[in-house]
Amino acid sequence: MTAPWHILVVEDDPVFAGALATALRRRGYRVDTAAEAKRAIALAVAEIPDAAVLDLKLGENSGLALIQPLKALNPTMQIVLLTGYASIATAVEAIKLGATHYLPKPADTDEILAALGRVVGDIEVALPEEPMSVDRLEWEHIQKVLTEHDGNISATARALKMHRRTLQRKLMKRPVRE
Amino acid sequence: MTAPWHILVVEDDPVFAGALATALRRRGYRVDTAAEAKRAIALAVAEIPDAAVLDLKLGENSGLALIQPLKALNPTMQIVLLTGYASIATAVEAIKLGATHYLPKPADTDEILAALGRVVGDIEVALPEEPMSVDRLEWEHIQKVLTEHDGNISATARALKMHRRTLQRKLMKRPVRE
DNA sequence: TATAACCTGCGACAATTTGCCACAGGCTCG
DNA sequence: CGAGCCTGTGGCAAATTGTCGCAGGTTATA
Repeated sequence: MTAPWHILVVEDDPVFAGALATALRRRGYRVDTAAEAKRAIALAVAEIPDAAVLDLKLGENSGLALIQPLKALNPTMQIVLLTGYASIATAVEAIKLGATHYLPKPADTDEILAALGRVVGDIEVALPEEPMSVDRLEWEHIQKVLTEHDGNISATARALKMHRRTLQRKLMKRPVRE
Repeated sequence: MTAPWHILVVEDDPVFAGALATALRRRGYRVDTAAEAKRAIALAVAEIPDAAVLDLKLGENSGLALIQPLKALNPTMQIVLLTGYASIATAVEAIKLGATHYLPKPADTDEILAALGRVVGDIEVALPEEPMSVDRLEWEHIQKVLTEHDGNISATARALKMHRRTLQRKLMKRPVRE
């Protein structure tokens, strides 16, 4: 790792994109963000990145479609797919298309970096990161789905295939400190 | 396919193995079955197969360990992993090791055959429009951490701040289907 | 404006799932 | 061999869930 890595983040949720970009910059990476495919390609052509973090669900289209164009620009580019709508089918497809790794959200910044760095086997990234506890993971996921449903508890419980009563009880409890 | 393909089925459930073998033979393939890794390799060396169907969970060891030896015998061998304990983490691993495809059980014979013949990008993968249920998310997370710890249950339980006994019980259960 | 269709909070109780302790056996390292 | 770790299991008490039911609030609409 001579110069600081240049990482391209393609993600259509501006809040998450911003948070991720900030977290990455704080760690010394140069980061560009794009909210959709066309702009992502334009940025990548302008300055070819060393790595990319792609959201699977970019509005209409799929982040999968970006893998090959990006790989064509730089065959050693490390690409991680990140998504709140993970599935085995898309994971298989992503890896076959050349992605380095595939992570279901929520994933924290260090996990993402570890995924990018793992195959390169570089010295930079500290692998031994503590994973989120299941409680914390559950809490984050519930919060995300809850906001997607505008705070509607019944709808959220249905989407999560969880009993409304149980969801209510979980929400009443502490936001899980660690 | 000109000559009838020779398919190796490695599966430790004799009932399922028998059913799959019969179904494949009925379709004109030549099939060998093995219940465990050692025998699978012996059969493969005796007559190098064109394709293999591996169970991910072969008693003690993992079907993942068979991928590379088989590929070494015949680099064009098509390998499909099949498992009742599917997770994104192991799917990613399998594909990286060279598997052609990865299917959660139950998968019917035609699906398996389709997977063996499949080429990258030849079918559209549907993007899931529902987020994962909390149970499913938990399963995926556990599997991810477990593979990061090379299958060490005690270490995984510690990392997850979860009781080892509890983790064991969760692992024995089936992953959540949706 | 009455009505149906949802949502929410909450009590109660049974069914499950955890947290914990303990023990036995397997494996590896020095 | 002994120390240290890992794993599978049994048994219980404690905690969490799954279910029902009910009262009261909102919202869309005929």
